[in-house]
Amino acid sequence: MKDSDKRGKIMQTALELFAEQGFHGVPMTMIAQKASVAIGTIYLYFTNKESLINEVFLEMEKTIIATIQDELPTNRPIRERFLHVTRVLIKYFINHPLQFRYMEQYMNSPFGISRRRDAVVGKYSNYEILSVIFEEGITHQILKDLPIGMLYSVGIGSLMFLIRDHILGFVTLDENSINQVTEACWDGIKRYR
Amino acid sequence: MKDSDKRGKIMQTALELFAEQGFHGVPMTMIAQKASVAIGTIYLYFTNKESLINEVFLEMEKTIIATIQDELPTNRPIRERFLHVTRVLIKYFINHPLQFRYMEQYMNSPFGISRRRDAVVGKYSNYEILSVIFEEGITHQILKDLPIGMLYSVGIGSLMFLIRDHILGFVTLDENSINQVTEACWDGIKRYR
Amino acid sequence: MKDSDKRGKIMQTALELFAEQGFHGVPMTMIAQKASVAIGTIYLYFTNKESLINEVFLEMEKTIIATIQDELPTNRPIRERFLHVTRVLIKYFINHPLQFRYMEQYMNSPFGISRRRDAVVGKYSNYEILSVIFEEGITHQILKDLPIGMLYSVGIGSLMFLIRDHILGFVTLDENSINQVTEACWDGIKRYR
Amino acid sequence: MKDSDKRGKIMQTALELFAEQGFHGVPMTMIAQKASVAIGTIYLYFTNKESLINEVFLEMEKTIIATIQDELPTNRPIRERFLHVTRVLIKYFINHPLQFRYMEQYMNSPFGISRRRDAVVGKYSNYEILSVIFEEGITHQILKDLPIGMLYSVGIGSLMFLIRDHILGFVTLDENSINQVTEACWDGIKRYR
DNA sequence: GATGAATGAGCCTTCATTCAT
DNA sequence: TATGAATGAAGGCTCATTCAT
Repeated sequence: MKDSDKRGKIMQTALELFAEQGFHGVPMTMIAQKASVAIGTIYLYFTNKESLINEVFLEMEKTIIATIQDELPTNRPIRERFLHVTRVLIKYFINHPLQFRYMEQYMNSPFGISRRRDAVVGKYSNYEILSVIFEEGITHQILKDLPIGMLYSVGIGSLMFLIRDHILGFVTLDENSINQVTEACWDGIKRYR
Repeated sequence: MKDSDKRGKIMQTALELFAEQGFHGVPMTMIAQKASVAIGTIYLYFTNKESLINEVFLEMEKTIIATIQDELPTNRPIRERFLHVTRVLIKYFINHPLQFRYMEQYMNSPFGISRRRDAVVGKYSNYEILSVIFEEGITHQILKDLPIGMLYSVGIGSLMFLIRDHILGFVTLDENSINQVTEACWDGIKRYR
Repeated sequence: MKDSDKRGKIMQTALELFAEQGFHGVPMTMIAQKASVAIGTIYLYFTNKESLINEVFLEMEKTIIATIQDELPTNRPIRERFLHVTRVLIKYFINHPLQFRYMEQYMNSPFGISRRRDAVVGKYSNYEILSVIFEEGITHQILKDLPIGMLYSVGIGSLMFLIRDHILGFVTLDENSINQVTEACWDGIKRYR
Repeated sequence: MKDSDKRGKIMQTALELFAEQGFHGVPMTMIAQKASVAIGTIYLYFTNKESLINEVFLEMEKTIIATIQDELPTNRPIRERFLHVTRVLIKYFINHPLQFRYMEQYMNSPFGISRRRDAVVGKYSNYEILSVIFEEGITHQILKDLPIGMLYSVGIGSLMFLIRDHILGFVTLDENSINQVTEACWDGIKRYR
């Protein structure tokens, strides 16, 4: 009597197609077809294309945040926590390249930008997890005394860049290089002794 | 040699509109209109929309590379050269936010990705300039012994991220913070003593 | 005999929605929703949308005819009977504006036109009631010797027009003006002495 | 070098199809096809379907008003003027039944209703021509002292009704019956001696 | 070179109707 | 009887591109 999970099937298919071919490159009918569903069925679960795009993102984000927070060594030193978060993030995206492509696209679209604005102001996303670490780090004079946004860029921006290169095949990340590069990021944000 | 400047007008207009509204958000007719040119005229200078997008990018890239190389303190220490390049880059994009938006979009599109592939293999772009610095830095044991691609991410990826945030208004970069953040990037890539 | 009243609820809801938003402006699902009934249930009682539209009309018509015939002063002079019928009609529609809007729409649609054809030939509707009055009036040389259809237009067409204006708020009809205007119609159809 | 008059062809075709099959019964593609024009061409001249509908109406209205005003015996008695206007109107619509069907539909649609509202308040349409006659008639105590809107209904509403019946084949109007019925309308609005 | 009217494939979305439960 | 998830044909509209002038 299961939901027959048509909704889930649609979201999964949308994720894949959008990630591979871009939001504009995928007609709704293509999603329907690949999900083995009538076009009308999609509109049964989602108001319109935009809403489908948003819902796929939201679900994805939820999963990622959960992944990061899982096993987060909450009361270990700043450094360890930072390395944990960044390494988990890298591994997650390496294992879910479609999700990474999707997020990048989403963040670069009007949807994503307004979403982002909320994230900065409000309490969403993995942004917040790092904010806590960064603030604590600044307070304890472990990290450089820079605005959070800048630490965020140095600590995370480079990794996003790197993950993209990995997925596109420009570099290859393994356990070892992940460790090295996250350490490098740490070097970037940590205060000079 | 004048091309009567219609070509240039079209490219400039395309750059602005695409940067602001995305490749898919701008019909060719809109470009024609804003450039005060007939739609047919665009197709006189550019094979199709894709080619227009590419040519705008190519020209932009040329300008940026020229800007970076200009005054590049070629025979100064690695550190100085790195800081010079990154600072020039940041300032350039802060002063040309439309170009930055354009590039980001381009890099995230099918066009950009194949383009990127060329950059890594071949000898294009600002990538090359940094490659030289990085290779030299590794050889002289000044930089971490990581694949170029990784140094590139740590050194440049974070800045790209940061510039976006600046343009979107999430952080504000001034002379001082630019210096701080480029130093932080340097800390990320430099070898431990 | 109760039909559990779902059928009635559907018809009532359909009348309201169609009158307000037009046949094309109301999806079947909207009717189902507002009638608190499953969409499938509608198709249990009505073959399809068209049939629903027709049945609503038929029931409405029945009520109107009954209203007119009720208290019809059958053996009073032609004039009195005419004034009675027209006044009852006006008042009825003023009190049931949705029914009026529905009828107008219906009459203007393919359904209504074929329906109308029957009315002329056959023995339906309020058309018949007036026909009797008109024929008698002609025979007794009280009314102008015009085809029934023309008397009908002069006697009733104007009122329909007027009721619409009243409902749309372009004129306002009260007891007094109703009397005046029905008298005017009488003047239009009555023979010169 | 003529306009090639694609625009005119589209309007003419739209008029015919809409009149025969209703606004909702005619897809834009059908108009394009019958007008031997690409679908895109319609959107070159008209913003959307609604605007096409409105423009067809506006042009039609202009023609009708011109027809009525043409040869209007401006300084003849009220009665003559009224008879002139009504007769011209009847004849016009009998000769242009599609235009009549179109107007009826239009007037019964949301477009028409708001349009109508303007007509009552403002200075549009044939409504105004009759208003002048009516007002003068009231002032000179030739017509019944009723609100203009009511005289309008009695004088014109009945005719509209009648024309419809004629077009649908329920009655047949010829020179003679047109005269009779317009006289009957005059009887309806004129004051008792 | 320059123009812009014309084209039509293709996209998003709606909604009457069905049918398994 | 009653339900409502599922269907997919069909409609309005966009926009890259062409070509006669």
